[in-house]
Amino acid sequence: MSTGPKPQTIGAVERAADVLNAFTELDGATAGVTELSDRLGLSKAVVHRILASLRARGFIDLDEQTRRYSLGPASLALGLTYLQQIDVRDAARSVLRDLSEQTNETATLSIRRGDVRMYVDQVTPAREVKMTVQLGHPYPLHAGASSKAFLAHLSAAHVDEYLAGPLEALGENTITDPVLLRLDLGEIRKRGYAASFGERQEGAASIAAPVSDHENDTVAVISVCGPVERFRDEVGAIAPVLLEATRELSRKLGWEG
Amino acid sequence: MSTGPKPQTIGAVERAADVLNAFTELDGATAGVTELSDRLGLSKAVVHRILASLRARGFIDLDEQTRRYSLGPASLALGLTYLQQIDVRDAARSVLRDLSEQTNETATLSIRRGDVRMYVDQVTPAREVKMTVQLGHPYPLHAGASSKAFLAHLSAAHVDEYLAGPLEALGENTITDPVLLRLDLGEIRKRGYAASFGERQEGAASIAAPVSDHENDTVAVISVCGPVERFRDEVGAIAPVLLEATRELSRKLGWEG
DNA sequence: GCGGCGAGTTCCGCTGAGCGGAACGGCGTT
DNA sequence: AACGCCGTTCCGCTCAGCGGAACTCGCCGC
Repeated sequence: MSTGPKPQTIGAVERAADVLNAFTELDGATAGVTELSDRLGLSKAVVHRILASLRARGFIDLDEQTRRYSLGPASLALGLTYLQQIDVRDAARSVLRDLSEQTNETATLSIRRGDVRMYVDQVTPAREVKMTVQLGHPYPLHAGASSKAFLAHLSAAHVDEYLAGPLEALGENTITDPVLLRLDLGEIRKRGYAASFGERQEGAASIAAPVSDHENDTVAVISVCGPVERFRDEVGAIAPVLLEATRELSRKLGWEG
Repeated sequence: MSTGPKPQTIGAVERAADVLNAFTELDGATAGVTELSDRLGLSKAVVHRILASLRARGFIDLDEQTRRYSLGPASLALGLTYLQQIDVRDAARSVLRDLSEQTNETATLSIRRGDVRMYVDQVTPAREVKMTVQLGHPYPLHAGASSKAFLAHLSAAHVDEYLAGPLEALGENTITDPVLLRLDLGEIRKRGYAASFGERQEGAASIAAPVSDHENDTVAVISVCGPVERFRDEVGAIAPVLLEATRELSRKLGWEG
């Protein structure tokens, strides 16, 4: 992050960006003016004008029957343009599928940008009770196996800086004590993978391991996740399969061990 | 489109959206302040403030060494949130791969939103001279096989409305005469697929056919494309393979013929 | 049918947020 | 060293955008 003075910004533009970000955080695909107004603390008139402006440029669609708003095609264009800059998702697809088949659980792929990470792909097993994750939603780096797998492989300076900030609890089991977290990160590095039982999402368990590229950077994290009740018994069998999958994808990305 | 009076918008927000859209249209992954300023006809100070505002909310990244800007993770979150609303891409993946293997050419998947369509997936063959397309870039509905395949299957009223508007030429071979285009659309519907030789992109040729869902709506278009020189000789053999692929995906999406 | 309610939409007076021109600082080239 | 170009910052000026409130419409209960 920049240490200089903060550059001049435009409040109206920031508020519009807040509106767009709200759509990635909401549970439903559509939102109404009042809902966004309450959520963001803006007047209905402002929200309405922002939505109308973004709609004029393709970022927002309006269903004129229900009078509710959803993301528009320019949003997709933006995301796919961003994805063009990375090809990890394509390379990982077959690895994820094999991993899901071998474990009979959900396999996910995450990437990190700054101090957040997000799921960018998943393969779910052909069974009724299973986990599915929300693609694109940003998560902090301390909560959940995939997040901690990234955090454990950042530089010591970056870890220090991250742990000096607020550690938000996503659920009852999220580790928010920096001392405990450091111990966990040490275990993760020694063991090769991170584990989480309800830290990011109650009822959900997962193990996750990093994927490296030709520069030995951690460019992605692969996880296997499922409902807590049955996952505890499966971890021992899943871990070596996960580690082999991450090695396979790492080799694909030019990692040489 | 709404026929009522245009709602109040915010100019600053529209200008910010123009900046974001510019990143989906540029050839490179990064852009500088002056380049965007020239492109959009805004002062450098305005562009800088817009970029700073969008950066504050995660939509833009700044490389502090090169002092150039690129899309940030919130852009990806937006696109993937949008993608969550559709699952065509997942369903089509194996169909695209088989199609590319059988034809030894690039297979693409497009979706349409309003009067634009975009590539949302592609599978390229294992050969050196091949076509690749840019995911996420919006194209008008009259230029190129994938676009025309959508246009040919819109309602007559929608086609009338579209053809009454300006038909921008993307290249020398783009059809911009509404009368000629109507004839072509009729052929497309009769033949079952659209063909293009350099209409969207010079040197590129493709054929494309629609994919239908359980409501018989055209929800996607699949194309096979390659360099013009060799494609002319291959069209006859590729067409039935393409049509079978679209029928297969359509059945997957609940189409019953 | 009527009235109330809640949602999205529109209007308009007011003022400070945002604009643009220009200066500044840094870097690369000659 | 001078120059050009880029991104960044500053500041005077004014109108773009804000918020409060009225409006419209659809739904629901009586």
